[in-house]
Amino acid sequence: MPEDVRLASILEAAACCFMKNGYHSASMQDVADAAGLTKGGLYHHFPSKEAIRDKLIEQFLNFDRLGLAAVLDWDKSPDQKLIGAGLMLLEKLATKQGSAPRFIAEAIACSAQVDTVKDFYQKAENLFASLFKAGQQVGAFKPEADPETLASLYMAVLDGLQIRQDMKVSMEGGEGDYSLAEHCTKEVEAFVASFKA
Amino acid sequence: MPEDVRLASILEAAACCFMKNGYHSASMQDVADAAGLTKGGLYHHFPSKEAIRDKLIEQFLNFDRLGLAAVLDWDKSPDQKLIGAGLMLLEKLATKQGSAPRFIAEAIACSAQVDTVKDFYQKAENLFASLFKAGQQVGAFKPEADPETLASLYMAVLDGLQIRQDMKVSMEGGEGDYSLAEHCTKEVEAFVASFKA
DNA sequence: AAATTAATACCGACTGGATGGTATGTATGG
DNA sequence: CCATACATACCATCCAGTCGGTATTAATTT
Repeated sequence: MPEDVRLASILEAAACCFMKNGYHSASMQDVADAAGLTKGGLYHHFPSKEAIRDKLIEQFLNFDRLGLAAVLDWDKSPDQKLIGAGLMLLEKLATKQGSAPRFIAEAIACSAQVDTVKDFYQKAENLFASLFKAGQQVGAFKPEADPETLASLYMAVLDGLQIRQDMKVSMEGGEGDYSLAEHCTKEVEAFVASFKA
Repeated sequence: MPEDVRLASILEAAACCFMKNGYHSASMQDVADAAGLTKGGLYHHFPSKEAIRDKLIEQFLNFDRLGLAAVLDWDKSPDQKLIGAGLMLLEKLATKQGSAPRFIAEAIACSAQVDTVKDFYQKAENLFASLFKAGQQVGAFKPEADPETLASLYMAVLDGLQIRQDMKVSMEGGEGDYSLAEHCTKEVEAFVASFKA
């Protein structure tokens, strides 16, 4: 198997393990099993468990990979951009195994990749703030609310929706495949719609 | 030290340890140290680590203790009740050590106290839905939005705000005491205000 | 009231198993 | 032939939980 494919498959396996019950409760053996290697083989590709986690975060919170960089160029109204970007984030940051915010929160509690995380949230909030502002300028949104506050709130909404879906799945026991975005469309649309003028 | 005081101090210490870096990364030794006992002494009061966690969740997600049962009797308008109840939850469910949603999410991923958690969220959502509906009926809120969706959304907002504050504190390194409710007042108020007619 | 027993609360040493990580061997493809 | 990509076996450490013992307090007996 080519190196890059191996790396990708290990990262995917690790993501699956870490997201399931948390970073600390997943062992390197678990990751190795999931990736179809032995533990020794795993250590040929990554020097430590932390290294895998860090790489995973870096890959997860990539503004471009998530498609957020392109949102401003979409041929849509600001409110549609907001909804679309939000749903896109939900689609890509939450899986059947668990949600990114939970994993990120656990990870940065032991000080990994703090700058990556900060950077990502900063960029995302800036994007949302600019969209809210644009919406206000064309008169589609109420002018009285502060765009920065709305952006911060929207990020909280997205994180919250992921976490809550996460918990629901944990409790129900995974009922196969599902799409978080599909599940939360109503909520996201209601949120954005509430600011319309 | 009397039994009940001991129990409370152990639970407080455990909460502190579990919330800091997660349930799985906190050892019984950590908890014992924080509580001022040895590990052996700790096991005199609780049969297992899981038992401590379960008790903690039960205590955390107590609808009455959180003051939510009384919200309906407050002498305020529905939107003020919503804001007040939300801030109250933030005040009591997030500490300098970490946030409840993260702890809960991690805990139920290994199937503890599922019913307690389900029950709590169900009750809270019902409360919020009834407040949104009441607000609509007196004409204070826009009539077109679905109260259940708004309630679900509001819960997501509150969870999201806690998690995000949690992450911020992890990243900044705790800058002493602070109040989550104070920090998030703007966001909560903006959220509720957005539904006003 | 003194002596004895019983129970509680706790300590500290220990165990068995798991875990992150390493060292060494081996096969395979270029 | 040799570097890469694994596997196997192993190590040191940590951790949840156990156990025997002790100090202290309460209850019971004498």
